[in-house]
Amino acid sequence: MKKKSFAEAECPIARALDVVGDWWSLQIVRDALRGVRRFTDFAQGLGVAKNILADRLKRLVGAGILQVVPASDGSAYNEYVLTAKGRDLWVLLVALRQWSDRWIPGANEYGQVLVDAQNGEPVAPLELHASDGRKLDLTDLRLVASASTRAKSA
Amino acid sequence: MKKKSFAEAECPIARALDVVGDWWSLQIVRDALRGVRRFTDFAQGLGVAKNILADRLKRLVGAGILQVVPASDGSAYNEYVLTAKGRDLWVLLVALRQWSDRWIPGANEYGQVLVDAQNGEPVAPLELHASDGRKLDLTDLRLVASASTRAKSA
DNA sequence: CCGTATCCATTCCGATACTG
DNA sequence: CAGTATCGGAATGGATACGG
Repeated sequence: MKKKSFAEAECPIARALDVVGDWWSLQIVRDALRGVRRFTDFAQGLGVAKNILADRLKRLVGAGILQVVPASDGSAYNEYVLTAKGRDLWVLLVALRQWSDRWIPGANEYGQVLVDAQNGEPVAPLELHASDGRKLDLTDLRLVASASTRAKSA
Repeated sequence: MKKKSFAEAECPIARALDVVGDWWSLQIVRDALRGVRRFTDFAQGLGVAKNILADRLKRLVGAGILQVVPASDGSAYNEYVLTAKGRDLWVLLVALRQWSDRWIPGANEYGQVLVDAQNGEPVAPLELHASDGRKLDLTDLRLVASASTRAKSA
């Protein structure tokens, strides 16, 4: 049977996973955020087979996360740069990195740390705040139908 | 050839993806955060085949994200509850949801919204702050070798 | 109700070869 | 360098059947 697609799923998390919920896509975005633009540079940095990389690049372009632009150095090939939608995934990658650093022992052998470019100090953990600025925890959250939905059903 | 594992990868993002970088794992965690504990409830909520659900549950238990506990109702079966490591993935799921709501049109047809339980107001976007409290953007970030690594190489 | 086991189709992935 | 094409093995996923 064919693999189920979450593109029609009702849950926004499932929809997002349909686009970036595989082993390679987020790593490609991670490298793109570091400035990688060329096919071969992605391939070498990731250690991924070229056919798979080609497939994922097409998929990410189709999802509006990457954009194909003419080569900056005048060569005849493509470069892949993040769109605003793609760049906005940086929050997700920071969340992944912070979770990994906290919970996967030895995951950060090379000791890479995200720092504030202004003063070189490590960044704080991601925080979720309420509309009034209070810091929220998991236990403070609830998932409800939005105003528009409630209005529609009323 | 066998599928490559990122368990030995040097990048913490790759390490994390090795655990939760597939189509189902984060959805299982999402449902677990909502209180789902039983095999059949996961299966129905996700629409996933039972064999792969069993596989993913084992994998998540092995990764220390879920924990098997005796059934709370006295029946002879297992329940799957999140560990602290698993609960801590809530930040990642919030990041996914917010990105999806922002960038995937129509992803939230049912209009579910994360709200502050205290006042019912929608939560603010996740924020990353510097050690001095300044709010940071993607352009403010740099990735450097940590202090311990620098000390070691000195 | 809770899984495990099996069958089968599809997909994924890596290696390699090939084109321009 | 930048891909495309193809092949084979492994993993994924769905359906169903089976046992506790």
